[in-house]
Amino acid sequence: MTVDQSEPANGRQDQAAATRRLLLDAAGAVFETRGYRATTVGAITDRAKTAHGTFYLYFRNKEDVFCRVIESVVLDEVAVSAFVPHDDAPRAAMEAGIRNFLTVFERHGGLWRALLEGMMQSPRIQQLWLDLRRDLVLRMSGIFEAQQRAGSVRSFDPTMVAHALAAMAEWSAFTYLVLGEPSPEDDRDPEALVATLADLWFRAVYGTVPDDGGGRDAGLDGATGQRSPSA
Amino acid sequence: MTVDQSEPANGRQDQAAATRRLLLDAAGAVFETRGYRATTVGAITDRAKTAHGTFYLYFRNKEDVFCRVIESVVLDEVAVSAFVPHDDAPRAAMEAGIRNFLTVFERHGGLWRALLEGMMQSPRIQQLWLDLRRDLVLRMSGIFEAQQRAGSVRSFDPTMVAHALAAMAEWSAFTYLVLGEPSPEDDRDPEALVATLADLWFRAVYGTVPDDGGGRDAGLDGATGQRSPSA
Amino acid sequence: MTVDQSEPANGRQDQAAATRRLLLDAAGAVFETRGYRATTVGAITDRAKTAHGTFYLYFRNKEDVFCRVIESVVLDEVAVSAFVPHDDAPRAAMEAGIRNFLTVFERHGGLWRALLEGMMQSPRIQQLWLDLRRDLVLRMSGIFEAQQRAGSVRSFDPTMVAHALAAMAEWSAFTYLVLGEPSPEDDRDPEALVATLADLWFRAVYGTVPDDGGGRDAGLDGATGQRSPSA
Amino acid sequence: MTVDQSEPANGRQDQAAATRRLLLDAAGAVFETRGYRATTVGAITDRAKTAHGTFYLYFRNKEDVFCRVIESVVLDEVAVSAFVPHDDAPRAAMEAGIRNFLTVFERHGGLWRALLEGMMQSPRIQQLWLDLRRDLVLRMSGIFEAQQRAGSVRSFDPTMVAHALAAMAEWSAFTYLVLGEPSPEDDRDPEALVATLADLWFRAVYGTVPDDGGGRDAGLDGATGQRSPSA
DNA sequence: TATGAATGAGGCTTCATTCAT
DNA sequence: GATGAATGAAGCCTCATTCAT
Repeated sequence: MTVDQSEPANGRQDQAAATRRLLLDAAGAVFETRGYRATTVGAITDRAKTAHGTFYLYFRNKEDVFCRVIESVVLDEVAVSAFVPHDDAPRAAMEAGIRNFLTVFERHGGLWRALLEGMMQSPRIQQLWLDLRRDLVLRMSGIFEAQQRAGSVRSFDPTMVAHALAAMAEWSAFTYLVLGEPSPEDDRDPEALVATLADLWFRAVYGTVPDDGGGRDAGLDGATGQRSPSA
Repeated sequence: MTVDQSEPANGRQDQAAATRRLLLDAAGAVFETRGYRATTVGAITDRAKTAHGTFYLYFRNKEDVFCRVIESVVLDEVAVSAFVPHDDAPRAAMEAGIRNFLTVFERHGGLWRALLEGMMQSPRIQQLWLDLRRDLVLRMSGIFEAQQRAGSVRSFDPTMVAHALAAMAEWSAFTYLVLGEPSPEDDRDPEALVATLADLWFRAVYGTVPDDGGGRDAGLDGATGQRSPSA
Repeated sequence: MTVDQSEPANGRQDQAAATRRLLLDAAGAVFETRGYRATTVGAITDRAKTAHGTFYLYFRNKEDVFCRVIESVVLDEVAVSAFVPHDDAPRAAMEAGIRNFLTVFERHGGLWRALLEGMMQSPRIQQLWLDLRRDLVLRMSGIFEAQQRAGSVRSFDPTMVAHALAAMAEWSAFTYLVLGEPSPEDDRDPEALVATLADLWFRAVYGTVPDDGGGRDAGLDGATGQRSPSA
Repeated sequence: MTVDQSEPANGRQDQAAATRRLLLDAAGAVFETRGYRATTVGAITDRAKTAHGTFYLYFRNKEDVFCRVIESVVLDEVAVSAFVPHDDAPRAAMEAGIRNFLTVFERHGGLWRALLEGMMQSPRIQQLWLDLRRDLVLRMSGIFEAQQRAGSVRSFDPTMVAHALAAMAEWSAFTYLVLGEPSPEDDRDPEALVATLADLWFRAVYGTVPDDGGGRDAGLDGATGQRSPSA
């Protein structure tokens, strides 16, 4: 954020960058507690202790700051969490990745909530979110494809499965950590969620299924992709 | 006073019910296309071709109609889809259930979108949604528990797994069918999603996993949550 | 109220009179608790358990019922309190009159409050109040004039004094009994007000004043009004 | 940030104060002619020739401006009238005080009317009025007490008498000057009211009463306090 | 750069009143 | 007589955005 202003930063520019940062942080805090729609430009400038008009020097409007806030958070967090090394213990790697993901989620609960809200109101925010999400899904499906080529996992549609598993992580994290479902507040344990998700992910990718009553097991793998009409 | 009421009443009551329905339908349509926040009472009454004030004869405010719209949709749909018989082919039952769920989702895409948005803005709507969702999760975890008692499935925390699997279905349906991820619009096939979800659900419940690099398979069940002491 | 319908009252008319009475009583109760402006026709019909439209069968609008309510109360109360016999003990008579007045005030505190409010909003209500008040003042000034002719009281402008004494009674009763000034709620005693008012009235009419520093005592009577120059 | 503030400020502050004053004056004028309830924020901004929203920059709502208008009037007037010196001619002092009071009343007739109306609709306005009034009453009763200690006036309950005399002045002024009772418009003379009120006040405080037909004269003084039940 | 006063569109809600049954 | 659904005018308040200093 606010990098690349590589000129021999004179006072003016520093000042500007500082003000911008001030507003960005204030906006983050306000969005976190009030959500998207209930946040007003006035609340942001109040918190930043700048004049109302100053806001429009740095951002086009609320939608704009919001995108910047999200981008900033994502960059910061990704810088920290990166992607876990997945040496030769896939299960442990999965668990670590999920744990990272949930930690970030917990840290910014109100912000994700605001993101969910904002994407329903602004195409640009929706796009931003879709782009972020696609990153995640592509990374996952890339890994699956590589493993399939290496023969280390069963056959399935890597994109759809990545999509579904990502959805499971996102949404169960959101409902569990932000909305507090399904168990009551005090009896909640993020680690239990990590374990459950890791287990399900692992089963999805590496598991085998018994020949079952549906008698469809044979067709299962093929069934996961719409491109195998025989399914 | 207030006697003799018995004959003239009925035309009136019908009329009132019809007006209410008119507004409800109009509201449904407007929410569907505009989302929650962008919907105004004026837009609803315009569409219903009633006076603005008429709205307040039947609903307290926007939040109120919205809840009624959702309830009405859920009732209608549940009446239709009920719950699928799960005779002796669990896999087929799962698939049918998921297909039903997705069909409803597709039919009311904009409404779910509005629901997502509304729950971020109104505690009452959030509660409504949580209640609806809890129903689903409880039904699932109830089935799991029954099967575990019958010994037909492996040991796991039924609540957490139900929570996670429901999240997977909801959110991948939402992103896929409403937001159009991950594949481009025209190359999208709900059946592929049904198949993938059914597969992953089935694996989650009935699947076995190979002894893997993580070496944690033995501890898996216990790891899924402190709330399944038997595990 | 609702008298003089001397026809052999058939069911219809009784019915109508009863409904009217119902609405009138309901209106009285609602005005009493909510004041003038905050009272709505809907609240009145709710309380009377009649249809909203029925109201307009008997009254033109809110202003109209309000006037009827006030008239009805005044008639009832006057019927009860009449005017006290003022035989040969003027001081006792005054006290009794004042006590009656305050009693009525206390009984209908909210209604007087509403009357005050209503007269600021509706010329017709203002007129009603002025008419009621003029009655009182005229009665008082009539008595004063008679006494002056009989030589039993000092000389003063009977109209102005009656006006001022009436104002004192009205307004100190209102502030004391309805608004609760000047003493705190629990330490309030209507009898103390009665005594004070009676004392001041008596002094106003019968009292003599010492020759004072202002040296204006001799001119006092003349000073009280240009209309009684000889007085 | 927010440094350097010191020079550009002043023109702005002046401007703001001017706008506020503009609105305050406009509000005063509108309340004066329309009363409390019939005044709308729109009417005020129309008169002030500002945008509707500008109003809310300076006042919270109608109730708020109204209180400011009243406070402003009271401050202005009090600055002018102060309290009359009451050297050694108590009667003249009383008259001067009353004359001042009535003059203010006349100048702002519509505003007092609005105040009366507003206090029935808003607890805050009622409180404002009670506070203003209590000031007056306390000042009066303070004077009475001092005089009683000095032995220059008879014995009576200073609070109750001050309360009653204030009520007489307020309410007869209101009915006479604002509502135009009891005499017709053209035949009205504030000086007559001043003289009558001064006379009655003087008699109330300094007057003696003859032993009268009620035979209660002996108990009179004690009678003015509610704590002497024998009265 | 920064300020903050001013703007005005836009949404919400209430209620008196009418009128067909 | 009684009903109660429908109407729509009227007021309130918020806030994003502009602009002169």
